[in-house]
Amino acid sequence: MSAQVEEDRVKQWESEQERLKRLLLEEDTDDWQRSPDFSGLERVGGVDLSFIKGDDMNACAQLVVLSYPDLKKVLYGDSQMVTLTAPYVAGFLAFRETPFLLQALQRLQESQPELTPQVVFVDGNGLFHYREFGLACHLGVLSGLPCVGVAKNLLQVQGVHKNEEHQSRIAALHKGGDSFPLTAASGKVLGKALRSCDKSSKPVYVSVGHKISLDTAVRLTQACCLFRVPEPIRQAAADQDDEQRVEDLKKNLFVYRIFFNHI
DNA sequence: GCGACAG
DNA sequence: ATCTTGTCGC
Repeated sequence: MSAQVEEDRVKQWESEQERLKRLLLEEDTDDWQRSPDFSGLERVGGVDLSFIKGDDMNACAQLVVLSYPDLKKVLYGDSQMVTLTAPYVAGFLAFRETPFLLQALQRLQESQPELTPQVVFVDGNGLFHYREFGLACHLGVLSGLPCVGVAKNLLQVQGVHKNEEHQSRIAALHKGGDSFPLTAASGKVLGKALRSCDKSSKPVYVSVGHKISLDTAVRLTQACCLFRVPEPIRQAAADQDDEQRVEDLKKNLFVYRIFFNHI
């Protein structure tokens, strides 16, 4: 594909982001979001695409809805192999992934609308983005659902750098829930670096996707973290066979012990 | 040439 | 995104 065609496509993507950005809501829109303990919140969703080694075309799109606040019951799960058409271009991740995440949400709407999540965690940035319209915003606006963006790596945009200053602020995050703002050159706070649990010193980067405020997004993210990555995303990112794999390991250990006992 | 580049 | 092994700690 020619450089000119790719350039034109990026231009079109930029204007599409600009168009959708006008529909973005950066504030809390639901009652449960204002509650100190999120009372009224019962279903939290997570979406993710996972790939296998040498193949960047085929992926597994997953949507998981967990019970809140326990995060223990999988109320809904959807897993679908998909073939991606758009390439990965930094700043335009949404054009590669959103169609398949939306399809998963649509399948849920058609089959079990009562299980629709009240908020969706997205792996990737929301407002913390080159043009303040990352994947979590894109999916939020197109689905109409509140979304929270959670990135595992810092995107260096709008004057935010991972320099000495940044590293020292990370070192100052001592316990789960500690955070510091990611402030753009313009002065706008685009997101927050959050130590999501006590046991992980590496923060996650939280930003507004849609229909939620940054403070609520950060507070909710911490409430949904059993480990570094929010549980809904962690489970949407997990192989379907993971549980089976754990069972196999236990079985092998059992066989192993019997073997030695008999010798 | 070097560094950046969510997933 | 995914890769691969060990290694450290509870």
